[in-house]
Amino acid sequence: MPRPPQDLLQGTLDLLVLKTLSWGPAHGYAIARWIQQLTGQVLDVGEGSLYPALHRLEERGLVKSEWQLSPNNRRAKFYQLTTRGRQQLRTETATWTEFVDAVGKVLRTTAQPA
Amino acid sequence: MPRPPQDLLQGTLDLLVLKTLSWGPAHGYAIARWIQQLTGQVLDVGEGSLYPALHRLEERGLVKSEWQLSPNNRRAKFYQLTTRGRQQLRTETATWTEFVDAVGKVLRTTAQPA
DNA sequence: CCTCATACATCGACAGTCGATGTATGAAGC
DNA sequence: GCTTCATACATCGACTGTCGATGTATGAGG
Repeated sequence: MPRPPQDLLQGTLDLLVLKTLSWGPAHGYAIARWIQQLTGQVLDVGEGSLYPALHRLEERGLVKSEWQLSPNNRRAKFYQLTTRGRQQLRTETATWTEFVDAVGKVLRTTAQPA
Repeated sequence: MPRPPQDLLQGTLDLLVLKTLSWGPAHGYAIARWIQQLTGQVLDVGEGSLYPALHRLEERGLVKSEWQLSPNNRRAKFYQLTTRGRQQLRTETATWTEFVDAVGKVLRTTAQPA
C-alpha cells in the first residue's frame, strides 16, 4: 500500500513549481516571485530550496531547461514542463487534494471516534 | 517577518496529534489508529514518527502524560492537552488553513500573473 | 501454552529546508 | 564613468523530521 501523503509534506514545493511552470516557461527567480506574489507573501520560496528542487525535477525528467534572455535582457535559464511533468502535475495535484481533505476530516471532527 | 508555513510542511503531524488529543486523553497507539481510521487509510502515522512527536510536544509543554490502564487492561501512557497545547492547537489550525489557502490559490490559477 | 494484538520505544539512513554566502551582469542615476 | 541596485544563478553546512526496521513486554483468546 502506498503512503504518498507523507512525501507530500515536503513535496509541496515540487507541486508548486510544477504548477507555476504550467502557465508557461519561466526561470527560477520568476517562479519564486510569482508564488510569493500570488499567495500574498504567505509562501516564501527560498532560493536555497528552489534551485535544488528545480535540479531535482530536471533530473527526473519532469522539466527541461534552456538558456535564454529574459525580457530585461539578462541571461537566465528557462524551465518548461515536459509531457511527463504535466502528467506528474496532475497526479500530484490529486494527491495534494486527497491529503488536504484527510487533514480537514481530522480537524473538523469534534467528537472522539468510536 | 514570520515564515511559519514552511514549518507546517513537516509540522502537520503535530497539528494532527494536538487535534486528536482535543477529543480527550489518549495513548499513542490509539492516536495513530484514530487518525488512520478517520482519514480512511489516507494518513498513516508511523510509530517511528509518532512517539518522537509526542515526546517533542511534551517537552514543549503542550501535552502532559500519565501512566494508566487502557480499557483492555494494559499499561499505557495517556497524553492530554495542556492549556498551552490548546492554545497552540488554535494557532496551528489557523496557520494550516492559511497555508492550504495559499497553495490552493496557486493551484487554481490558470493564467500567468502579471 | 502459544500466538496475536496491543503498546511502548529507539535507531540509523535519508531527504529536504533554510539561511548565509558567493558570483556576475545589466540598468539606472548622478 | 562610477556606483549602486535588482536580477539571476548557484552551493554549502547545519538542522530537523520521516521512515522502516527492530526490539521488548504483556494481556487476551484459543
